[in-house]
Amino acid sequence: MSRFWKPGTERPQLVDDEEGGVIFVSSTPSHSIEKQRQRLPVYKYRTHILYLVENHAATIIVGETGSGKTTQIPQFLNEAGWAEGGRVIACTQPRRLSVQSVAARVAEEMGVTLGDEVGYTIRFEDLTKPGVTRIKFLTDGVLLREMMEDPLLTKYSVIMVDEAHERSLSTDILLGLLKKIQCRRPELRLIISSATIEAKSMSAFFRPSKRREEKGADKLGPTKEPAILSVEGKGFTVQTHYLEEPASDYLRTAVSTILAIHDQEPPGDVLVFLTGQDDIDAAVQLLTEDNTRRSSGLLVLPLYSGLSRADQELIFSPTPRSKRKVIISTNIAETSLTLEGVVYVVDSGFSKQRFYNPISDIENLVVAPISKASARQRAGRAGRVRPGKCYRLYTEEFFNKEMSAHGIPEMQRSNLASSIIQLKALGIDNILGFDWPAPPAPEAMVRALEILYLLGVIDDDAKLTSPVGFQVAEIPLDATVSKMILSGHLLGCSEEVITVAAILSIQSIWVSVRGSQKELDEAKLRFAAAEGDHVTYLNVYKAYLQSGKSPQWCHKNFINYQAMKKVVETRGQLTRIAHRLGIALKSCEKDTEVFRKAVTAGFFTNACRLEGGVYKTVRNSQEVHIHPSSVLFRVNPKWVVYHSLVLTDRHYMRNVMTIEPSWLTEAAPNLYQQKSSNFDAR
DNA sequence: GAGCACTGC
Repeated sequence: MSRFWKPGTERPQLVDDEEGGVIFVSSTPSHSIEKQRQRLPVYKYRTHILYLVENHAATIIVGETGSGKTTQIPQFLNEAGWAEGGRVIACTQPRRLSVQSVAARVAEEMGVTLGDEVGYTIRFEDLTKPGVTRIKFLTDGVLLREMMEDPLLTKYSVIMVDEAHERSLSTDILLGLLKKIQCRRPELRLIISSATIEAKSMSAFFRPSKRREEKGADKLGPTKEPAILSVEGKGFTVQTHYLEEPASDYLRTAVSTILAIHDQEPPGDVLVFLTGQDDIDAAVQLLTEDNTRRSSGLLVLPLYSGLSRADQELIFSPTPRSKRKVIISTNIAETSLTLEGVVYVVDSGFSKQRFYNPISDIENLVVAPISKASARQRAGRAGRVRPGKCYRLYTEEFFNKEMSAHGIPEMQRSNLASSIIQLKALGIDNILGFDWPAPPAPEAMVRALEILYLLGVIDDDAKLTSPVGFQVAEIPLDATVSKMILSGHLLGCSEEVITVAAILSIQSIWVSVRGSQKELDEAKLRFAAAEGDHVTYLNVYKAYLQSGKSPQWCHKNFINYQAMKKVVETRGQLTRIAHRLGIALKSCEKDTEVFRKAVTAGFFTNACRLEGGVYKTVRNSQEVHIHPSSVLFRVNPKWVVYHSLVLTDRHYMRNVMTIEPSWLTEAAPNLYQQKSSNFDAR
């Protein structure tokens, strides 16, 4: 393995003595970078980490922000020889942006060109050189995809799963699979980087069962017992303040807290966590309308994903002298964005969270208390530049009693269809017996299997069907959308379904402008089709191409240019995947009926009928409404299918299309022809 | 009459 010591022979101290000569074997970086590296808290654990990785199959590293674990540990491993002999050190991240920035940073520290010894892979972008790349950063989703080609991930010697405490869908699947791989590849080392609160459960997960431990008590390999190592962070202390009494109106409390900070505290920016766009806009308005002396000198900026790129970038502009920046944000600032200069955090204690109800098969978004882990994460945002303060708009009792230690893993609040397909494509058919880091509810598994069966993705034995099931597994989209693409191919409109699949995979192609709602609606009418939103999207895409993909044209028509660029990119990827599956692009031209039949073949479970002025889902008579953003809003055709349902105060169908009821029986005869009989064949 | 956040060869 390593060139420096073997388990049981040399002690870590000896390695310590040797390491001076091996740092940066591949380059001669500047002195200052090396000095900076040495100042990171993780640096003094270098020997210890290398020793643990050498001797343990899995090492859990608890590292707080600023410990340097993400950038340094892969370098330590590289210096210690884990990338010798063409092997690669992998480090996964939940987000593309972190993959790119961390890879760039590490390449800089090593003094190499990004894409050579240090590379990265994210969707649409592979900056690695086989045989040259030693350290590879990638999203956990990409690593999962790589497993479809190489189930044992043989080219990697060490896989570091970073930010595992976030418990994203793909992180959890990855952890389950990595544990399985280690049974076949005892030489593979895992490093799981996690926040304190999750370390114990991670360790328990990677601890082998008693039976297996006795059987596999091989003296040669590393011990199966996971190691845990804590590395302190570099953040400054944050003083926490709680309310003495619960707030009756948290929005007004937030506003008065901001004004009090501005009034009484030394300079420093303020970051405020609220739940959503509505509350944020309201708070911004309250502050900007407050024309008293108290609010003068405040620069109030909203931050949420629905904002245009330009508006989001305002956040990063330097604060003018004599001004205090107040950023009022959703959860986006909790993990995805780092804001420098923040000294004060105001935390509402709530966020919007997605939950999935497997009984109704509906995902909804509800305002719920955040976890203690999230509250700490939010508070930590105040201590990045100097000691800060966090004002929690709830009582200490609420923190102790109402907030759970950590959030519910995404796996336990999601529709499982995509995860199940991924596992089945890797040959794991016993879904109920899979070693999940957080087992989903049996109802959710059963519901997902039922939907996959109806789509024809799995058969009576719950195995992937051929070719449909295997093809669906190849396409990085929801099974419903993938099925739509395959049906589109059979019906002669692959071009159209791929375009619409790309558009549906992004949040919205329209610019979000609250003030000029009327103009947006008028712009929409220029493309609106009587058949509904899907056909409208085809019109928009065609017109966008005719404009020569012009940003000015987008601006004039209230279309989000950045979104359209993503659509073109996604469409390109889907076209390449389709090509590999033997699907050539073919257009149905003006025949929207075959296109709508193809959509129906993927979305028949989302069929609705107008009954006495309201829509009811065909499957379970759930009352639903057409979302006001749909071109079919107030048009109310008799039969529709929808792409997704959002639950706020009502169930709203987003992206709605008219259908003929006979198409449903064509698409899913076993579901719709004998509705009265028992279709739940699973 | 209305939109938490991520992600995918």
